[in-house]
Amino acid sequence: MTIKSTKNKPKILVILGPTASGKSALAVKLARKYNGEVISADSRQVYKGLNIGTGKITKKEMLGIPHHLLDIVSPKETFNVVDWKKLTDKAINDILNRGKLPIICGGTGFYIQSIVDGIVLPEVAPNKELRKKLETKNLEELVTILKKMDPERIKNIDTKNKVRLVRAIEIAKTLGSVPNLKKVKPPYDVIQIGLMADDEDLKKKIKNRLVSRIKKGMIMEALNLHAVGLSYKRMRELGLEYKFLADFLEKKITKSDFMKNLETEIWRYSKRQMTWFKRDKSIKWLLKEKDVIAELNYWLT
RNA sequence: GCGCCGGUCGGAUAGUGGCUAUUCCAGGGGACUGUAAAUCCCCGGUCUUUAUGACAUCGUUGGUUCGAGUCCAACCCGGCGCA
Repeated sequence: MTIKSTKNKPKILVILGPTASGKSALAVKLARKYNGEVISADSRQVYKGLNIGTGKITKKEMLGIPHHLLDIVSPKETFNVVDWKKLTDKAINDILNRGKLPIICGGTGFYIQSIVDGIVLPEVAPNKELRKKLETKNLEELVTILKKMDPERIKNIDTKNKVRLVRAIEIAKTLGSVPNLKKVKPPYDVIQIGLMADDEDLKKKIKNRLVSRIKKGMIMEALNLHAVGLSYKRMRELGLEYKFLADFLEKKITKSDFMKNLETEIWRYSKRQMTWFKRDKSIKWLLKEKDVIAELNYWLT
Protein backbone atom coordinates (compact mmCIF):
# COMPACT_ATOMS: atom_id res chain seq x y z
CA MET A 1 0.00 0.00 0.00
CA THR A 2 1.27 3.46 -0.85
CA ILE A 3 1.72 5.94 1.89
CA LYS A 4 -1.08 8.44 1.87
CA SER A 5 0.11 12.01 1.55
CA THR A 6 -2.66 12.93 3.92
CA LYS A 7 -1.30 10.70 6.61
CA ASN A 8 -0.90 13.17 9.43
CA LYS A 9 -3.72 15.50 8.63
CA PRO A 10 -6.74 15.55 10.90
CA LYS A 11 -9.71 13.72 9.44
CA ILE A 12 -13.06 15.20 8.56
CA LEU A 13 -16.09 13.29 7.41
CA VAL A 14 -18.71 14.77 5.11
CA ILE A 15 -22.12 13.15 4.69
CA LEU A 16 -24.10 14.66 1.85
CA GLY A 17 -26.93 13.80 -0.49
CA PRO A 18 -30.28 14.99 -1.76
CA THR A 19 -33.05 16.00 0.59
CA ALA A 20 -34.93 13.14 2.28
CA SER A 21 -32.10 10.69 1.70
CA GLY A 22 -31.65 10.07 5.43
CA LYS A 23 -28.45 12.00 6.14
CA SER A 24 -29.23 13.29 9.62
CA ALA A 25 -29.99 9.96 11.21
CA LEU A 26 -26.96 8.37 9.64
CA ALA A 27 -24.71 11.17 10.86
CA VAL A 28 -25.84 10.58 14.44
CA LYS A 29 -25.15 6.87 14.13
CA LEU A 30 -21.70 7.50 12.76
CA ALA A 31 -20.97 10.10 15.42
CA ARG A 32 -21.76 7.55 18.11
CA LYS A 33 -19.70 4.88 16.45
CA TYR A 34 -16.66 7.00 15.71
CA ASN A 35 -16.77 9.50 18.57
CA GLY A 36 -17.81 12.45 16.47
CA GLU A 37 -19.80 15.65 16.56
CA VAL A 38 -22.10 16.84 13.81
CA ILE A 39 -21.89 20.12 11.91
CA SER A 40 -25.00 20.89 9.91
CA ALA A 41 -24.42 22.13 6.36
CA ASP A 42 -27.91 23.37 5.71
CA SER A 43 -28.63 26.92 4.64
CA ARG A 44 -32.05 26.95 6.29
CA GLN A 45 -31.51 25.00 9.48
CA VAL A 46 -29.27 27.76 10.75
CA TYR A 47 -32.43 29.75 11.42
CA LYS A 48 -34.19 29.60 14.75
CA GLY A 49 -37.78 28.43 14.62
CA LEU A 50 -37.62 26.83 11.19
CA ASN A 51 -37.93 23.34 12.60
CA ILE A 52 -40.59 21.16 11.04
CA GLY A 53 -40.36 22.78 7.62
CA THR A 54 -36.62 22.26 7.40
CA GLY A 55 -36.72 18.79 8.90
CA LYS A 56 -34.36 19.90 11.63
CA ILE A 57 -33.20 17.10 13.89
CA THR A 58 -34.83 17.15 17.34
CA LYS A 59 -33.00 17.07 20.67
CA LYS A 60 -34.26 13.57 21.20
CA GLU A 61 -33.06 12.34 17.82
CA MET A 62 -29.59 13.73 18.49
CA LEU A 63 -29.09 11.00 21.09
CA GLY A 64 -26.71 13.20 23.01
CA ILE A 65 -24.48 13.95 20.04
CA PRO A 66 -23.52 17.65 19.90
CA HIS A 67 -24.80 19.42 16.78
CA HIS A 68 -23.31 22.66 15.50
CA LEU A 69 -24.57 25.40 13.18
CA LEU A 70 -28.22 24.84 14.02
CA ASP A 71 -30.44 27.64 15.39
CA ILE A 72 -27.78 30.30 15.32
CA VAL A 73 -29.62 33.23 13.77
CA SER A 74 -33.09 34.73 13.55
CA PRO A 75 -34.91 34.07 10.28
CA LYS A 76 -35.52 37.80 10.06
CA GLU A 77 -31.83 38.22 9.39
CA THR A 78 -29.95 36.82 6.43
CA PHE A 79 -27.11 34.39 6.66
CA ASN A 80 -24.71 33.31 3.94
CA VAL A 81 -21.84 31.03 2.95
CA VAL A 82 -19.16 33.22 4.38
CA ASP A 83 -20.89 33.40 7.75
CA TRP A 84 -21.30 29.66 7.65
CA LYS A 85 -17.70 28.99 6.66
CA LYS A 86 -16.30 31.15 9.44
CA LEU A 87 -18.36 29.44 12.10
CA THR A 88 -17.72 26.02 10.65
CA ASP A 89 -13.94 26.53 10.58
CA LYS A 90 -14.15 27.37 14.24
CA ALA A 91 -16.41 24.43 15.03
CA ILE A 92 -14.06 22.04 13.24
CA ASN A 93 -11.12 23.30 15.29
CA ASP A 94 -13.02 22.97 18.53
CA ILE A 95 -14.10 19.44 17.75
CA LEU A 96 -10.61 18.40 16.74
CA ASN A 97 -9.21 19.94 19.92
CA ARG A 98 -11.58 17.75 21.85
CA GLY A 99 -10.06 14.82 20.04
CA LYS A 100 -13.25 14.03 18.20
CA LEU A 101 -14.25 13.51 14.58
CA PRO A 102 -16.01 16.43 12.85
CA ILE A 103 -18.91 15.18 10.73
CA ILE A 104 -20.28 17.73 8.30
CA CYS A 105 -23.76 16.68 7.29
CA GLY A 106 -26.08 18.46 4.94
CA GLY A 107 -27.40 19.16 1.50
CA THR A 108 -26.21 22.67 0.75
CA GLY A 109 -23.50 21.94 -1.79
CA PHE A 110 -22.09 25.43 -1.96
CA TYR A 111 -21.57 25.52 1.80
CA ILE A 112 -19.86 22.15 1.83
CA GLN A 113 -17.64 23.10 -1.07
CA SER A 114 -16.52 26.25 0.71
CA ILE A 115 -14.92 24.03 3.34
CA VAL A 116 -13.81 21.07 1.25
CA ASP A 117 -12.22 23.16 -1.51
CA GLY A 118 -11.26 25.97 0.81
CA ILE A 119 -12.86 28.66 -1.29
CA VAL A 120 -11.68 32.15 -0.41
CA LEU A 121 -14.45 34.60 -1.02
CA PRO A 122 -13.85 38.34 -1.27
CA GLU A 123 -14.49 40.24 1.96
CA VAL A 124 -17.34 42.38 0.72
CA ALA A 125 -20.47 42.49 2.82
CA PRO A 126 -23.87 42.79 1.15
CA ASN A 127 -24.77 46.41 0.50
CA LYS A 128 -28.49 46.76 0.99
CA GLU A 129 -28.81 50.22 -0.49
CA LEU A 130 -26.80 49.36 -3.57
CA ARG A 131 -28.83 46.21 -4.13
CA LYS A 132 -32.05 48.12 -3.84
CA LYS A 133 -30.85 50.58 -6.44
CA LEU A 134 -29.61 47.90 -8.81
CA GLU A 135 -32.79 45.90 -8.46
CA THR A 136 -34.63 48.44 -10.58
CA LYS A 137 -32.20 48.07 -13.47
CA ASN A 138 -32.73 45.58 -16.23
CA LEU A 139 -30.28 42.95 -17.39
CA GLU A 140 -28.80 45.04 -20.14
CA GLU A 141 -28.14 47.97 -17.85
CA LEU A 142 -26.49 45.76 -15.25
CA VAL A 143 -24.26 44.20 -17.88
CA THR A 144 -23.23 47.65 -19.09
CA ILE A 145 -22.41 48.76 -15.57
CA LEU A 146 -20.34 45.67 -14.80
CA LYS A 147 -18.57 45.79 -18.15
CA LYS A 148 -17.37 49.27 -17.35
CA MET A 149 -16.27 48.37 -13.83
CA ASP A 150 -14.75 44.96 -14.45
CA PRO A 151 -14.13 43.93 -18.07
CA GLU A 152 -12.61 40.65 -16.88
CA ARG A 153 -15.50 39.41 -14.78
CA ILE A 154 -18.00 40.14 -17.52
CA LYS A 155 -16.26 37.55 -19.69
CA ASN A 156 -17.15 34.59 -17.54
CA ILE A 157 -20.20 35.70 -15.59
CA ASP A 158 -23.67 34.48 -16.52
CA THR A 159 -25.00 37.68 -18.07
CA LYS A 160 -28.59 36.50 -17.77
CA ASN A 161 -28.40 36.08 -14.03
CA LYS A 162 -29.42 39.26 -12.27
CA VAL A 163 -28.48 38.07 -8.81
CA ARG A 164 -24.93 37.28 -9.89
CA LEU A 165 -24.56 40.54 -11.78
CA VAL A 166 -25.65 42.55 -8.77
CA ARG A 167 -23.22 40.74 -6.51
CA ALA A 168 -20.36 41.22 -8.99
CA ILE A 169 -21.06 44.93 -9.18
CA GLU A 170 -21.21 45.06 -5.41
CA ILE A 171 -17.77 43.48 -5.14
CA ALA A 172 -16.26 45.53 -7.96
CA LYS A 173 -17.52 48.69 -6.33
CA THR A 174 -15.46 48.11 -3.18
CA LEU A 175 -12.48 46.19 -4.52
CA GLY A 176 -12.25 47.77 -7.96
CA SER A 177 -12.76 44.38 -9.58
CA VAL A 178 -13.87 40.87 -8.76
CA PRO A 179 -10.81 38.84 -7.80
CA ASN A 180 -10.30 35.42 -9.37
CA LEU A 181 -11.70 32.60 -7.33
CA LYS A 182 -9.09 31.39 -4.91
CA LYS A 183 -8.99 27.95 -3.42
CA VAL A 184 -6.81 27.03 -0.48
CA LYS A 185 -6.87 23.31 0.18
CA PRO A 186 -7.75 22.89 3.84
CA PRO A 187 -5.27 21.07 6.09
CA TYR A 188 -7.61 18.14 6.55
CA ASP A 189 -7.99 14.65 5.25
CA VAL A 190 -11.55 14.93 3.97
CA ILE A 191 -13.74 12.08 2.88
CA GLN A 192 -17.06 12.87 1.22
CA ILE A 193 -19.74 10.24 1.26
CA GLY A 194 -22.88 10.73 -0.78
CA LEU A 195 -26.05 8.94 0.15
CA MET A 196 -27.26 7.53 -3.11
CA ALA A 197 -30.99 7.31 -3.70
CA ASP A 198 -33.14 5.68 -6.31
CA ASP A 199 -35.42 8.22 -8.04
CA GLU A 200 -38.69 6.44 -7.38
CA ASP A 201 -37.70 5.69 -3.85
CA LEU A 202 -36.73 9.29 -3.19
CA LYS A 203 -40.00 10.57 -4.64
CA LYS A 204 -41.89 8.30 -2.29
CA LYS A 205 -39.86 9.47 0.68
CA ILE A 206 -40.44 13.10 -0.22
CA LYS A 207 -44.17 12.54 -0.34
CA ASN A 208 -44.36 10.62 2.92
CA ARG A 209 -42.15 13.11 4.67
CA LEU A 210 -44.35 15.97 3.55
CA VAL A 211 -47.46 14.29 4.91
CA SER A 212 -45.73 13.64 8.19
CA ARG A 213 -44.56 17.25 8.44
CA ILE A 214 -48.13 18.42 8.09
CA LYS A 215 -49.15 16.05 10.88
CA LYS A 216 -46.38 17.38 13.06
CA GLY A 217 -47.82 20.87 12.77
CA MET A 218 -45.85 22.53 10.00
CA ILE A 219 -48.69 24.92 9.22
CA MET A 220 -48.95 25.96 12.85
CA GLU A 221 -45.22 26.54 12.88
CA ALA A 222 -45.52 28.97 9.98
CA LEU A 223 -48.45 30.73 11.64
CA ASN A 224 -46.44 31.15 14.80
CA LEU A 225 -43.45 32.47 12.90
CA HIS A 226 -45.65 35.06 11.28
CA ALA A 227 -47.23 35.89 14.62
CA VAL A 228 -43.83 36.74 16.07
CA GLY A 229 -43.03 39.03 13.19
CA LEU A 230 -41.71 37.00 10.28
CA SER A 231 -43.18 38.63 7.20
CA TYR A 232 -44.72 36.50 4.48
CA LYS A 233 -42.31 38.13 2.07
CA ARG A 234 -39.34 36.89 4.04
CA MET A 235 -41.01 33.51 4.57
CA ARG A 236 -41.30 33.20 0.82
CA GLU A 237 -37.62 33.95 0.41
CA LEU A 238 -36.80 30.98 2.58
CA GLY A 239 -38.09 28.74 -0.17
CA LEU A 240 -39.77 25.36 -0.49
CA GLU A 241 -42.12 24.60 2.42
CA TYR A 242 -42.01 28.15 3.73
CA LYS A 243 -42.64 29.66 0.32
CA PHE A 244 -45.72 27.52 -0.17
CA LEU A 245 -46.81 27.93 3.44
CA ALA A 246 -46.79 31.69 2.92
CA ASP A 247 -48.88 31.27 -0.22
CA PHE A 248 -51.29 29.00 1.59
CA LEU A 249 -51.64 31.19 4.67
CA GLU A 250 -52.27 34.20 2.48
CA LYS A 251 -54.91 32.13 0.69
CA LYS A 252 -53.17 32.36 -2.66
CA ILE A 253 -53.36 28.60 -3.14
CA THR A 254 -55.62 25.80 -1.92
CA LYS A 255 -54.51 23.06 0.42
CA SER A 256 -54.42 20.48 -2.34
CA ASP A 257 -52.41 22.74 -4.63
CA PHE A 258 -50.13 23.41 -1.71
CA MET A 259 -49.40 19.71 -1.28
CA LYS A 260 -49.08 18.97 -4.97
CA ASN A 261 -46.92 21.95 -5.89
CA LEU A 262 -44.68 21.61 -2.89
CA GLU A 263 -44.06 17.95 -3.54
CA THR A 264 -43.05 18.73 -7.11
CA GLU A 265 -40.86 21.59 -5.98
CA ILE A 266 -39.00 19.49 -3.42
CA TRP A 267 -38.32 16.89 -6.08
CA ARG A 268 -36.93 19.56 -8.37
CA TYR A 269 -34.80 20.83 -5.54
CA SER A 270 -33.32 17.40 -4.99
CA LYS A 271 -32.39 17.29 -8.66
CA ARG A 272 -30.63 20.64 -8.40
CA GLN A 273 -28.72 19.32 -5.43
CA MET A 274 -27.61 16.30 -7.44
CA THR A 275 -26.52 18.49 -10.35
CA TRP A 276 -24.24 20.28 -7.93
CA PHE A 277 -22.88 17.16 -6.26
CA LYS A 278 -22.21 15.37 -9.55
CA ARG A 279 -19.48 17.87 -10.36
CA ASP A 280 -17.34 16.72 -7.48
CA LYS A 281 -15.82 13.47 -8.63
CA SER A 282 -14.22 12.80 -5.26
CA ILE A 283 -17.58 12.04 -3.62
CA LYS A 284 -18.04 8.36 -2.89
CA TRP A 285 -21.65 7.41 -3.56
CA LEU A 286 -22.98 4.62 -1.42
CA LEU A 287 -26.41 3.13 -0.97
CA LYS A 288 -26.23 1.04 2.17
CA GLU A 289 -25.24 1.93 5.67
CA LYS A 290 -22.95 -1.05 5.97
CA ASP A 291 -21.07 0.06 2.85
CA VAL A 292 -20.58 3.45 4.45
CA ILE A 293 -19.19 1.85 7.58
CA ALA A 294 -16.87 -0.39 5.59
CA GLU A 295 -15.59 2.61 3.67
CA LEU A 296 -15.04 4.56 6.88
CA ASN A 297 -13.27 1.74 8.65
CA TYR A 298 -10.80 1.64 5.80
CA TRP A 299 -10.40 5.41 5.69
CA LEU A 300 -9.82 5.69 9.43
CA THR A 301 -6.96 3.22 9.54
C1' G B 1 -83.61 15.52 -29.87
C1' C B 2 -82.79 20.99 -30.79
C1' G B 3 -79.56 25.29 -29.90
C1' C B 4 -74.97 27.55 -28.42
C1' C B 5 -69.75 27.02 -27.29
C1' G B 6 -65.40 24.33 -27.61
C1' G B 7 -61.77 20.12 -29.17
C1' U B 8 -53.86 22.70 -30.75
C1' C B 9 -47.18 18.59 -27.19
C1' G B 10 -48.41 15.28 -20.34
C1' G B 11 -51.67 19.86 -18.44
C1' A B 12 -53.07 24.92 -19.49
C1' U B 13 -52.89 28.43 -23.50
C1' A B 14 -51.84 31.84 -28.34
C1' G B 15 -52.67 31.61 -33.29
C1' U B 16 -56.20 38.76 -39.45
C1' G B 17 -55.94 31.76 -44.92
C1' G B 18 -49.52 32.48 -46.39
C1' C B 19 -44.30 29.82 -45.64
C1' U B 20 -39.93 28.06 -38.83
C1' A B 21 -47.73 26.60 -34.53
C1' U B 22 -46.90 30.68 -29.38
C1' U B 23 -46.30 31.09 -24.27
C1' C B 24 -46.51 29.08 -19.18
C1' C B 25 -46.27 24.79 -16.03
C1' A B 26 -44.83 19.88 -15.44
C1' G B 27 -40.69 16.53 -17.54
C1' G B 28 -35.22 15.92 -18.91
C1' G B 29 -30.20 17.99 -18.90
C1' G B 30 -26.84 21.79 -17.18
C1' A B 31 -24.44 26.25 -14.68
C1' C B 32 -22.82 28.27 -10.09
C1' U B 33 -16.88 33.86 -7.03
C1' G B 34 -21.25 36.15 -0.12
C1' U B 35 -29.62 35.49 -1.65
C1' A B 36 -27.56 28.64 -2.93
C1' A B 37 -34.43 25.57 -0.34
C1' A B 38 -31.89 31.07 -4.03
C1' U B 39 -30.71 32.55 -9.01
C1' C B 40 -29.87 31.35 -14.06
C1' C B 41 -29.29 28.57 -18.96
C1' C B 42 -30.44 24.66 -22.67
C1' C B 43 -33.84 20.71 -24.67
C1' G B 44 -39.08 19.07 -25.44
C1' G B 45 -43.52 15.52 -32.54
C1' U B 46 -40.66 11.56 -35.45
C1' C B 47 -36.14 10.25 -38.14
C1' U B 48 -31.28 11.08 -39.34
C1' U B 49 -25.16 12.67 -41.32
C1' U B 50 -28.21 16.61 -34.94
C1' A B 51 -28.80 20.64 -39.40
C1' U B 52 -31.50 28.17 -40.68
C1' G B 53 -31.85 18.87 -42.52
C1' A B 54 -35.97 15.54 -44.00
C1' C B 55 -40.91 14.17 -42.84
C1' A B 56 -45.10 14.99 -39.96
C1' U B 57 -48.91 17.42 -36.97
C1' C B 58 -53.75 21.25 -34.60
C1' G B 59 -60.80 15.51 -32.86
C1' U B 60 -62.10 12.44 -37.74
C1' U B 61 -63.29 12.40 -42.92
C1' G B 62 -64.12 15.04 -47.11
C1' G B 63 -64.39 19.87 -49.63
C1' U B 64 -63.20 25.22 -51.14
C1' U B 65 -58.23 27.46 -52.33
C1' C B 66 -52.03 28.44 -55.63
C1' G B 67 -51.97 27.76 -50.17
C1' A B 68 -56.19 25.59 -44.40
C1' G B 69 -54.98 25.01 -37.27
C1' U B 70 -57.65 29.17 -39.35
C1' C B 71 -63.20 28.92 -44.32
C1' C B 72 -67.36 25.06 -45.59
C1' A B 73 -69.93 20.19 -44.75
C1' A B 74 -70.75 15.75 -42.24
C1' C B 75 -69.47 12.86 -38.30
C1' C B 76 -67.17 11.84 -33.25
C1' C B 77 -66.22 13.74 -28.27
C1' G B 78 -66.87 17.37 -24.08
C1' G B 79 -69.43 21.60 -21.61
C1' C B 80 -73.65 24.74 -21.08
C1' G B 81 -78.80 25.91 -22.20
C1' C B 82 -83.74 24.28 -23.86
C1' A B 83 -86.84 20.25 -24.15
